[in-house]
Formats: sequence, C-alpha cells, structure tokens
Amino acid sequence: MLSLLKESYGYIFEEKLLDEIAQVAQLKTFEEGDILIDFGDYIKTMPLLLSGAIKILREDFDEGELLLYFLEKGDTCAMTMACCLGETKSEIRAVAETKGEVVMIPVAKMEEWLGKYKSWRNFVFNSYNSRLKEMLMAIDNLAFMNMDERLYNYLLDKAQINKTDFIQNTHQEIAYDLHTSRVVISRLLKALENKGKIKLHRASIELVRA
Amino acid sequence: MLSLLKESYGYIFEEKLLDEIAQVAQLKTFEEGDILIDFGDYIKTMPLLLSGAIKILREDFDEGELLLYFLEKGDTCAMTMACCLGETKSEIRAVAETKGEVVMIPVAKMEEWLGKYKSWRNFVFNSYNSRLKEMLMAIDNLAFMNMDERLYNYLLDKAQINKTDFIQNTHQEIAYDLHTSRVVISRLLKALENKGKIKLHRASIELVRA
DNA sequence: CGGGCAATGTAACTTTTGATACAGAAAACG
DNA sequence: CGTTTTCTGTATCAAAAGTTACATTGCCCG
Repeated sequence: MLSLLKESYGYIFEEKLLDEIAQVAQLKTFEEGDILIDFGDYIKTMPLLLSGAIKILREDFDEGELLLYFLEKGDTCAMTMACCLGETKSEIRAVAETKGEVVMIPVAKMEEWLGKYKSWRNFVFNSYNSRLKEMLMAIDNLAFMNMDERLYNYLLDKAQINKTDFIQNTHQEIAYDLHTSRVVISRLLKALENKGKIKLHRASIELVRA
Repeated sequence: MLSLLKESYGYIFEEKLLDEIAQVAQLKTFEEGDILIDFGDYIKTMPLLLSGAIKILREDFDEGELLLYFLEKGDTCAMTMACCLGETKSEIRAVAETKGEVVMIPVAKMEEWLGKYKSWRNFVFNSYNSRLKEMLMAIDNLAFMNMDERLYNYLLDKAQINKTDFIQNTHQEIAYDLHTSRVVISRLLKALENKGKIKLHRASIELVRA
C-alpha cells in the first residue's frame, strides 16, 4: 500500500505522514457504476482517490439529479470532509465513473493530522479550495450558459476524465447528469453533429477535434 | 475591540486567541452598498464579520451577476480564504447589504493559528462547510427551481437578513441579483401579489406572512 | 434470420424565460 | 407647480427548454 500511496501522494506528504496513512488506512477497490456514497449516508471515513474517476451528483427533491463535478487521482471529496467534520448526512451521491482504488482514513486520524502535519493541512485546504472552484464552475454553467454549451462542456469533461474522445453513454444517461430530458439531449447532439463538432454512433459519441 | 470581538466570537474562541486577534486585527466599518471585495482583487487579509450583512456575487463573462449567498455576524468568507491560501485573484464580489463592521486578519496569522489553536481550526472548517452548503443551495435553486420560486426564496432571504418584511429594492435591483431582466421580475412579482403572498409598493415589497 | 428491445430521430405543441417597446404613475426637484 | 427622472405595468414577439407521441434503426439472442 505504501508504494501505491507514494505514486499519487508522494510529492505532497512527508515520509512520516505517508507511513501513518499506510498504517491506519484501508484500501478499497471499486468498479464502474458502484455507488460509493449515497444521499443521507453518514460518513466516518475520508476517502483519498488513488486511481480511477468518480462523479459527484446532487439530488433533486422530487426525482432527478445533477452532475456537480468529477474527482481524479490525488483528489478527495471535500463534500465528504464536510460531512465527516460536521457529523451530518451526505448531501451528495458519489458514483464510480471508472474502476479504481481509494484509501479510507478514519475521521479521528484526519483531525489529529491537521494539528500535526503542515502538509496534511495544506492538502485538506487545497481540496476545499478546488471543490469550491468546481462548485463555482457548476454555478457558472447553470446560471450563464444554455443547454447546448453545457452539453458540449460535459462531453469535453467526460473525454478528459476517461482519456478518450469516444464517450460511451446513451442520450438518456447524459440527460440524467445534466438534469434534462432525453429528447432535448438528442436534439442538441444532432445540432452539434451538424456543426461538425461530434459524430454520433449508437450508445457512443465521438468528439471531433478541430 | 476586544469586547466587540467577544460579542460575536466569545463563545467560539479561547481567551488567548481572542487576545491575539485583538492585537493584530484591524477594525473596519462599512456602509450599505460599499464594494468590499471585487473580481480580480488580490486578498491578503481575511475578514471576520462582526455586524451587518454582506452579499456575495458571481460575475458573468459578458456582463451580469448572480447572487450566491449572504454573510452575517460570525461568518467569514470562505471564498476569500480560498484566495488567501491559494494566492489567486478573487472569484467573487462582496457588496455590503447593510452597514456593519469587520476585523481584518493578516493571512500569515491565520495560517499560524491553524497549527496553534484547535478552536480556530474548527472555525475555519465550519466556515468552509457552511459555504459549501450555501453553494449547494445556490445550485439547487438554479438547477431545480423556476424563476418564480427562486424569486420568492430570494425575498424570504432578504427579509431574514435585513430583519424586516419590507424589502427596499427596485425590480431592477432584484433582476441583477437573480441574473434575469426587470420585466421578468415585474411579471412574477405581480403574480405573487395576485396569489396574496406579497404586496407591491413603489421601490419596496411587503411580505405577507400566512 | 426474425422478433423483441433498447436507443435514437423527429414532429407538434406548451411552458418558461427573455427582449423590445411603450404607457402611466410616483417621486424628485428646480 | 410643471418638468424630468425613475419605477412599474403590460403587450407582443422570439427563443430555449420541456412534454408527448410515435417512427425508425441497430443490436441481441433465441
């Protein structure tokens, strides 16, 4: 586990902290589609992502979701930290976008290290800051952009996270993430295809780079 | 200043920390409408709000703003902390909703105290958590609600922050905060009046409690 | 290879929001 | 008091997004 940790976090944490993490943390693997955290869950461990990607969703009161952002290697979920420290229920759902690995750290330790290791403190703050920034971007998208732009940005994000220009999703799945209807997505995708920005296949979309 | 501090923060911080704050902090008063932080500002001090209320706005790329949330006594601006620690430009604008007072704390001190005082650490984390929650609420509003609901929530927020059911704003000002046009606001306000939820006056709106 | 099913395409219509234009009412002010 | 400015009400039209309904197209699998 130590070597795995060093791969993703070796540059950020000092030796002693890496050792401590290796001692108390539990390694966990997950598969694409796994629900790692659900609305209302109480969370007592903090996840550090070693590999793979996770998408974070917000739930509507009456049915429906909205994609907030993706997490990658080296990220942690600030929303989860918020829940840990505040001892409240989870406000979000975390779904595995790809298979991957996380290490789980008990809340007690994460608090202890805050006083003990400056590098840990910086990491936690940087995570909060990244997440606030991602939330701001989500708000920008919602408030200032039309659905066609949001859709195109979504496709770019997906491509970046999955490291491929072939996006393996049905229109319905995309509609869920963007909190709209399948028909709207089909319509706008067709428009994007006509503009030459993408090519549509069955259950997959190909990004056409200029 | 010490007594002022104790009024808002006496229950959260220990004596020693309050003393330290009183030593290094600068007291600053502001008037309604003052722009306390603007987009692109570099921020080197962290504000603690003692009295009054502040609204935090996000800027559109090409003209236009959106209200994110309000700050009250005992709050601090996590977005500002993010900028302080990350040493980046401000992503938001802070405008005084009422007159009030803040104490300004140098970034260096706020970092020092993070290692030194557990109460400070908790305060900073709680602030981040509150702000994340407010951002989530902002996203809920944008993603899941129509303009009429957003408008009504806005009026309720305003009333709570200003501690009065008489909201002294023109339709144009409300339109700015909600990032829409004056005509839309007028239309929806009229509809709310017809439903008996508010009464309209010139340059002010009266909330009618059920 | 043909039936069944999931995924997509498309038409027609409604609702919501935004844009423009202008009229009337209230305050502001010399 | 009359003029000017600000604020509000409303009508009309256009665009964006949501809804419903149904046709078509591939694909899986017996």
